[in-house]
Amino acid sequence: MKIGELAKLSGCSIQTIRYYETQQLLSAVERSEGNFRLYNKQTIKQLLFIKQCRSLDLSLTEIRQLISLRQDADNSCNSVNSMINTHIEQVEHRINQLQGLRKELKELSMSCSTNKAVNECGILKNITAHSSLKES
Amino acid sequence: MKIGELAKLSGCSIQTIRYYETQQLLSAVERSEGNFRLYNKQTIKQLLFIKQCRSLDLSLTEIRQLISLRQDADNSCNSVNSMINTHIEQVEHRINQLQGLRKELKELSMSCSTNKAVNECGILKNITAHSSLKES
DNA sequence: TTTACACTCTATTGTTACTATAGAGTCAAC
DNA sequence: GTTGACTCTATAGTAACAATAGAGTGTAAA
Repeated sequence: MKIGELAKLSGCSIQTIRYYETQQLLSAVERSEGNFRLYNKQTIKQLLFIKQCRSLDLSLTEIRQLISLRQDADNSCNSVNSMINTHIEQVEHRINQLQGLRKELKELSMSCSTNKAVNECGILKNITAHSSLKES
Repeated sequence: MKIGELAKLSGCSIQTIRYYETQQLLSAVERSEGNFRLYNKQTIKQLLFIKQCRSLDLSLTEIRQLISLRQDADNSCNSVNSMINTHIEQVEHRINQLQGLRKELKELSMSCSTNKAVNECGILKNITAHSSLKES
């Protein structure tokens, strides 16, 4: 199986597959006489694992760690657990940030619903007003 | 006022200020004989405006548009409005994504609370199980 | 046989919003 | 004259790819 077919079967682009190889998420594979990469079905599974991890927003570094952990069956899965839990915290932190952001943006939006000239624009006025020096 | 003082007063790093200049968010300023940038108080306000926009997660491109809109008082603020509303939609979309993500991650985390060997790890098993080909 | 076409290769550039250097120059005080 | 704090430009690095250039491979039809 050449890289094009692997791309179709896995749903990853050709460039992405080659990129994962440079990043050591996929091991370097056999080459044909003409220097084309030759894959077997096992690689599809590896790629789908990576894709699933990416859909969970895990970084390539984290995925590399997971792959390495998984390879040595003697490892305990505590490290897997703590990685996921740390990740959950990060996601929750970001959700909180964005919710605060949405609130501010909605307030801004409310401050200017009619078609004014920009020098009367409530949004711009509000941004400017909030961007003042904190005097301490 | 040289760039170091501006950095302190605005809370932006020196590199960031120079970067904003290259990105046309700040106009090029006077230089001293020795080629040092010389700023006035007005620049502090401009920087704080940019900072406030960044804290609302507006991109530098969007901020550049806002600045340009603001400069011509004849503009109506409809475009300001629609930019902010588009931005709100993006933020809400991202919040929804992350909430789905959190749910999946929590389910994963639940699947492996005890200290198992990795080849028994519920998390890894689950990731692998979900990364199967969709047969259609 | 040649030629067209689809595919693959490596290497490089671009994306965003900066941060962090390297190596050089400026300027005031001692 | 030299130390030290400051500034200058230019370049590289960050994350995870996408897009391209320019070259080579492999096969099938004209």
